[in-house]
Amino acid sequence: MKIREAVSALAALAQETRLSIYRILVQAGPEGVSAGRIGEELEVAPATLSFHLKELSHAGLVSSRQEGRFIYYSANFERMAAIMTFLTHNCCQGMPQECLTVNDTQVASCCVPNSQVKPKS
Amino acid sequence: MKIREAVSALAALAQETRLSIYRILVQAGPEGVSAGRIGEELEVAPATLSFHLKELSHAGLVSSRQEGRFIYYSANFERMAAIMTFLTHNCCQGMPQECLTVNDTQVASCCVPNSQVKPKS
DNA sequence: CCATTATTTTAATATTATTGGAAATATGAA
DNA sequence: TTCATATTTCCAATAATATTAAAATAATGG
Repeated sequence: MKIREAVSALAALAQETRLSIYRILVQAGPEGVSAGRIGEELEVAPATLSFHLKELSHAGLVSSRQEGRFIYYSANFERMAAIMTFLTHNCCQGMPQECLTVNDTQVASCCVPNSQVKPKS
Repeated sequence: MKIREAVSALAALAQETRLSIYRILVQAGPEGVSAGRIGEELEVAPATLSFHLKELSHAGLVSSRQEGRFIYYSANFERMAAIMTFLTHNCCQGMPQECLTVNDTQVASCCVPNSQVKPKS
């Protein structure tokens, strides 16, 4: 992932309405939610919603598919993972124990590739 | 984490110079890097750098400590983890297998609490 | 105290983002 | 075809953000 793409994705999420849309889609999973339903849930004007959905789409964070008169939007999970990987790239010069000293639960995912995260005993 | 905090943190990262600063700090680890050194590395004017460091600070993403005439900035790893947790909150209605079907490596951290991520066999 | 270095604050300007009304497009139903 | 519904595009007003020069603050050494 290039830095421009990361900036664009982060900018897309850095707005309250869009972040709310995105979280609805993350929670909904791959099936997605129709634009209208999102609008109802968040009480935003259609034009505003459309603007924000386009921003999220353009940033690669969501995909859409048409079904009858409805357009269903869904979160792009691969991209979310790519952003997280980008943010934590080469964290602590590759010495995860350095950040693990700060917080030994959540921060594991910051430095350790998932496949190396040990289950808590 | 409240949505306002998340928006503020994401907005702080959604700018090329600030994202570059942040990544330098993530890679440097807890010891941090002095403002001047960051400025050299990225070739940004002191006032610009200071403005961006303040934004990152204000968003809780970095901390600073004075050492002689230098101010060392470092990434706040706990906050990074909190943002990731916030973004993936209740992903796929708590049924991670739904997103795992999309990508079974990176996406694990999207849905599964770290303590439940299984090492790749 | 004075000079030097490191960083921040201020102030002005330029650029970019957000909003919602109204009109346009697209799909499906009668 | 005509109507109703779903969503997007266009537009204009307003708001927020980024940049830098110049001045201000802060710490150290001579």
